[in-house]
Amino acid sequence: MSFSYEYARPNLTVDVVVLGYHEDKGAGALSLLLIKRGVEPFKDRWALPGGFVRMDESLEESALRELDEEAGVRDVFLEQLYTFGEVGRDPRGRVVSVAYYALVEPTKFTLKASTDAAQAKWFPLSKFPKLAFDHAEIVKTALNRLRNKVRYEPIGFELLPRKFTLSQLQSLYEVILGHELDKRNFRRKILSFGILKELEDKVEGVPYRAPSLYRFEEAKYRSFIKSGFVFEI
Amino acid sequence: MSFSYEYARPNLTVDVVVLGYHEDKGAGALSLLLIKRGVEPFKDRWALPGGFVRMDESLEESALRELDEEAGVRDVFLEQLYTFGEVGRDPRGRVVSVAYYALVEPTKFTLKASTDAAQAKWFPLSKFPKLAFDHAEIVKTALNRLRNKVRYEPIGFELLPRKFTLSQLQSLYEVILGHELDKRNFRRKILSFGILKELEDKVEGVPYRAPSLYRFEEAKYRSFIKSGFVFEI
DNA sequence: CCAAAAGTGTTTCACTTACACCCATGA
DNA sequence: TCATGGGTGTAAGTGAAACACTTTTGG
Repeated sequence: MSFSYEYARPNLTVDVVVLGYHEDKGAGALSLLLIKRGVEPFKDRWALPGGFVRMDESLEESALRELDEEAGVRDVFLEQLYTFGEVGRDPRGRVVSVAYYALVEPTKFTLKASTDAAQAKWFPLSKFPKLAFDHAEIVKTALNRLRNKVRYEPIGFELLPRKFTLSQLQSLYEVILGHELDKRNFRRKILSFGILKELEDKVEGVPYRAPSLYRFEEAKYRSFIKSGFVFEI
Repeated sequence: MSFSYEYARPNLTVDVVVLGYHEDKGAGALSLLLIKRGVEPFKDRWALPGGFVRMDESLEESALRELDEEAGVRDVFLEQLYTFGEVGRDPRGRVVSVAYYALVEPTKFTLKASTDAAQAKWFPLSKFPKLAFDHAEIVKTALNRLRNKVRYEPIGFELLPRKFTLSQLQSLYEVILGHELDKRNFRRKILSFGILKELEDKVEGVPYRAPSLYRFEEAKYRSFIKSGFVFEI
């Protein structure tokens, strides 16, 4: 490596805001995956999964690796969020962090059992502990991004099981957007896009009319996009 | 500074996509501010203004400093864009770059005279030279951001003089969005927001009906936003 | 037969779109 | 008086929002 000047270099980390959707008997709430820190600074405080970027991996690879190592989470929707670089954000010295956010269907994983180094756990977004560093701000940024993006890109499906009912989908949107939606209007609109396939099987064992199950047809969505189609809730 | 492990650290730079709007006898076109590199690698190639992040400055401060030092550009709209961190993007070794984009009214500045180190120049976005590093990709990302953002935030005004005519504003939007707009509908809509103030003075010396000048009232915009108002073209 | 959520249409209202002519000015 | 862009209103169409009852199922 040859640089004309050798500058002192900030340290570079990635941090990932992992969001999930947990259904508590019909209600449903967003949740946040946190790691309990095993080392100083902020030892025993909860923090976002993340760590130092290695020389031989891209930023995204770094985020995926940390997710896997620290929480056992793999194969998820991941998108770069923002890079946090205020001078005093890490007590150890200058650390710049590239933040990502991930959307996860929580039942797809069993969180990594706690080791001496780390312990992973879901917290409801409405009530999670005080976080290390400036991680609370990063979470806030991720939520804003999610709330904006969910309206014009079909990323909500990342939070649901592959088969879902329209009511589940509507509840999810209501939780993310923070307000109620009209059932008939919601159904009409979401179905009008033609990107949901109604499946043969229905939900069984419920003490009311069995709802249909649907699947998001990503391939169809992509081809629609190419012909100028715009998804918008 | 004390880290449990001293990792090898990627180098960290900022790069800024500076966009301007030049009016060529009514037509109008977006332009891009580039710096001619004075050193290897890519010596004598055009590149985005930017440079290494120092230990005692935030990312945004770093971007502002580079803009001032390399081009003499100050007091402009600046927003973080994306962080580029592919392993092979810089031939010197591992360099991660936090990209920003700036919107500038070009007549506000006289570009820094060329020194032995650097030379700054505007290029039309429709035709600019081959760029160093992955800077062409960064420019593409910035343009996408601008095209999206201009529709729901009043950032277009950053590219115009403080006093402008509605026709100028419309042309600007047409250039950014890439398609023509209906004059009557555009005027009705933009005026309906109530964030433009019609000024007393008119354009003089034109061989046709003198157009009114307007000013963007940012304070009013901000207060509207607080009461739930949504800007959308 | 009761409780619970699924599923289904229509009307109203607001907003977007399309469209063409007269006006003011300087040369 | 001519050339040039400035400035203005209306009608038709489209999409969003509001709204309530019947259906199905398991217990």
